Formats: sequence, C-alpha cells, structure tokens
Amino acid sequence: MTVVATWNVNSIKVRLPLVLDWLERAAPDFLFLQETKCPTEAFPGDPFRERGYQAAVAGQKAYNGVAILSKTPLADIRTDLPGDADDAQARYLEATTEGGVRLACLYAPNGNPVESEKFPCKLAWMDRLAARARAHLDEGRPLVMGGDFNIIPEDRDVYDPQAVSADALIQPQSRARWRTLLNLGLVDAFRACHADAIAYSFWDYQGGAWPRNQGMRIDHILLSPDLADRLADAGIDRSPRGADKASDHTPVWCRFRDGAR
DNA sequence: ATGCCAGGTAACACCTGA
Repeated sequence: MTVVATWNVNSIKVRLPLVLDWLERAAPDFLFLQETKCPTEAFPGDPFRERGYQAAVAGQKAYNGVAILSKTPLADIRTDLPGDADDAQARYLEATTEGGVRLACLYAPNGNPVESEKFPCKLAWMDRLAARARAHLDEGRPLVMGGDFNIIPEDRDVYDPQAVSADALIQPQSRARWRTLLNLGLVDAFRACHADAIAYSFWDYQGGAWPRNQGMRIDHILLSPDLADRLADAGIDRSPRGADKASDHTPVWCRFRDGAR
C-alpha cells in the first residue's frame, strides 16, 4: 500500500512539530507541502531525514514555497512549471518516484481580488498546469498532481456558495480550469472515493470558521487513470486543524493498492 | 464596507492569504 498526502502548512518552521507528529501518525510514503514560506536552503531537512524522509524543495523568502517528502529516492526534480514567464514564485515542483510515478506538487495562485490582475494570472497559471498535465498523460506517464489548487470544484465543496460568491476560488472561470483537468482524464481522488461526502480542507482563521465548520475543499489530489484504477481509499484528516498553532489547511490523502490489477 | 486571524518582514506597520 502506498499513501500520498498533501498539506498546505502555512510556514514549515511554525508547523514543524505538527508535521512531524502527523508523519508519525499517518506514515505517508509521500507528503506534498505548500506555503513552506522559507528559502530552499533554509528548509528544515534534518528532522525529516532523521525520520526517514528525504525532501525535494522549491522555496523562496516569505511567500509560497513547495516541497515533497519521500521515504524513497526522488529523481528528475523540476522546480518550474513550463511556460511560466514569471517563475519567481515557488509554486510548483515535480519529481519521479522509484516506481516511475511522476509527482507534481503545486500551490496555485489565489487570484483575489477578481477585479485585479491577479485573477487572469491565476487562470493563465491553471492553463499552464493543464498543458503540463496533458504532456505527461500524452507520454503515458502515471501522474499524481496534488496540492492547494485554490479552486472550489462544486457548490457542495463550500459551506455557503453565496457567502463566497465574489471569491476567485469559486468563479466560473476557475471552475472551468478545474474541469479541464478532469476532462484530460485526471481523477479527483477524494471525490472518487466519497461520491456524496461533504468535506473541507481549509477553514479561515477568522470569524470562528473552524468551530462553525465554515470551510471549503480546495486542496486536491488528481490521479492519472492508471493510478485511479489502483485507488483504495482517500480522505481528509481534520485532526491537525484542531491542534494548537494549526495551519488553516489540513491534510488530504489517498491510498493505492500495489501493482496492477 | 470593514475587520475579523496568522505568518513573514521589517521595524514598532504593512503585505499576503482565501
């Protein structure tokens, strides 16, 4: 069994104790991290190595930052999303597992406010992501694309669609980009396992969103069809969100059966 | 309409997030 998880930690330095605790409890084979908020060379690799995880890192000062933790060696690490003219933002990281699976860890632009230049930049970034996914799928490569997509796929994936109707995360244009990824053949691991579930991966720090369960499902794991065939289970672990000094996001995970079937 | 909270940077306030 192989477990892959993704977690926007909102500062790896502040969240390190929670991440180490979760690694011990959940024991994922791969953990994608977003918003590490520290330069590549400042990533705290030692505590992960001591627990059997190596890290591939794409970081920058203060903002963004992504990483992949792995129990097994990673190869062919890339830190840019092709076609990205402005790759100054550390939002994307790819690596290949020993089993030949391409892993893509992403932190998509938020895109707010919608009236600003940030929204078209978000949409353009998603277009580049789709092009990258298509390239991998065209090569027949098994692909796990996981991270903070900053998109609410459907109305049921947010506590109140009306309350966030002006948000970039729920705009029809954003959802069209999400569906483009699905239309390529990628499978939403959580939704594939829980067709009718209402579950969130993010709750704002403000306004008592967590105790009121006013959340949204914006962190996702997309799978190429061959990997989706092997999908055994998926879930969202709410427990880290209730901890002291919690991130505003919580881990999303999925588990595979080994080998072909 | 605004701030509500949290983190980082820089500096005792401002930016970003979603």
